[in-house]
Formats: sequence, C-alpha cells, structure tokens
Amino acid sequence: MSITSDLIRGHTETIILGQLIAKDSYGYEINKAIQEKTDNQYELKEATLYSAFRRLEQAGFILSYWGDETTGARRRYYSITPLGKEAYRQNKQDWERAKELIDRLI
Amino acid sequence: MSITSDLIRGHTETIILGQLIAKDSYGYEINKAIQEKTDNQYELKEATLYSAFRRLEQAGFILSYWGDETTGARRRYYSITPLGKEAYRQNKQDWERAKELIDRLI
DNA sequence: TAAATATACCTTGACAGGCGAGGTATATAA
DNA sequence: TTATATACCTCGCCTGTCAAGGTATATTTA
Repeated sequence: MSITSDLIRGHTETIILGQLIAKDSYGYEINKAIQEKTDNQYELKEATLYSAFRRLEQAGFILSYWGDETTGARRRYYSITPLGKEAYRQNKQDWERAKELIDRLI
Repeated sequence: MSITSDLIRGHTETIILGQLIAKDSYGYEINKAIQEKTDNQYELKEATLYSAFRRLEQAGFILSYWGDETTGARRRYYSITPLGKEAYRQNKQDWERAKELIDRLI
C-alpha cells in the first residue's frame, strides 16, 4: 500500500480498462490482478473500484453481465466496448504526456 | 492546458516546492515558470495555486513574507523550510515509485 | 460443529483537492 | 481612456477516494 491515492487518482479507470482489454473479468479478480502486478504494493479500495465501474458503464466504456457460476458467490463480469478501447488508448497517451511534464516540473 | 487535473493532482505541492528550492519566489512568477518549463502545456489555476500555498504554509513547508516593491503590485514571497525540503525529497521519491507502478498497470 | 476466512458483491456519507467565477489594486501600452 | 499585464485573494461547487457498514456463499480450521 502506502502509495498515496492522489498519485494514482485519475488512473483508476485506465487501469481497469487495461485489465479488461486482456479479457472479460470481474471486480474481485481485477483487484487481485492489480495486487499481483504490483507485488502487493497497491490495491484498489472496494468503494473506489465499484464506483469506477459505475462511471465506466455510464460512459459506455464497459458492459456488464452476470456470470453463470453454479457454485460460490455470484460474479458480475465486465467487458470493454470499442469506445472503452479508444478511451484507454487516449488515457494511455495522456499518461505518457503527463509523465513527461511532471518529470520536467519536479 | 488539456492535461486533466486528476493526473496532476497530488503533484501541485511538489511542483511548487521544487520551484522554491531553486530560489524564493512568488505566486505569479512560479506559475509563469511552470508555463515556460512545459512550453505552455500546463499552468496552475490561481485558486489551486493559492490554496496550495495555504496548505504548504500550514504544514510548515514554506514561509511567506511581503516583498519590498516600490512600484507595481505587491508580491508575497515564499521560501522553503528544511521540513519542506524533506517533504520535497519524499514526494519525489513517491513519484518515482508511483510512476513505476502505474507503468506496470496500464 | 461452530467459527473463521476467502470469495464476491454493494451503498452511504464524509473528505480533500482542483477550479470557475468573482473580487481588489497598481502600472503600462494602445 | 480603455485594455492588458502584473499580482494578490476568497467562495462554493464538483469529483474521485475511501472508511464503514452491509449481504451472501463456500471452504478451512479449531
């Protein structure tokens, strides 16, 4: 943990979209993947994660559907839309630019 | 402009502290320097700038004093404190870490 | 078998930083 | 005299994060 949220703020949606480009997934799995990718240095708080899903779906960047689990807890799967893929590309580009600017400034 | 504020959020204070390490300065000048450094790609909004000054002074990271201009508008100068320098070093380190994490995730 | 843990979802309300909009004042250029 | 540049400031809204709380199923442990 420890990485302050303000440094990640604004990347949450991009991170989620990035996960969904690889494959359809659900909240719990996405968060586990994030933790693994960062060697447990970062995780999304649940409230943050689920409110991001709402925004992304609202914006037409993702679609959701219930999984057909016959056992265990139900899962709401998300898939990325073409619009979402475009947003991801744009966000990634913005990040490259922002990174360069911030490096210049600090 | 254009760089969304959420990507910069959390860097405002570090950027200001970074400017003040070079030399004492005042709001207007700091903002001009930021614009120059980024080829006019970025600027702090005034409300953002001045509220950041308040926080930084409150935290003991900077001190302020009025300039002795005999002409033109008055200037409130800021200088960075040892505590502010330490905060700057820490923030910069956090940035390096965050950058690496975000690059892994998106 | 009871309790704890892991999986999996969700909402509410508070908080903090960014910023639009508005304001003040001095000096210079058109 | 009007506009622009310099230089400061505040108020109140907006948005994303997250602590705290809740629900339900399955497995592991005591």
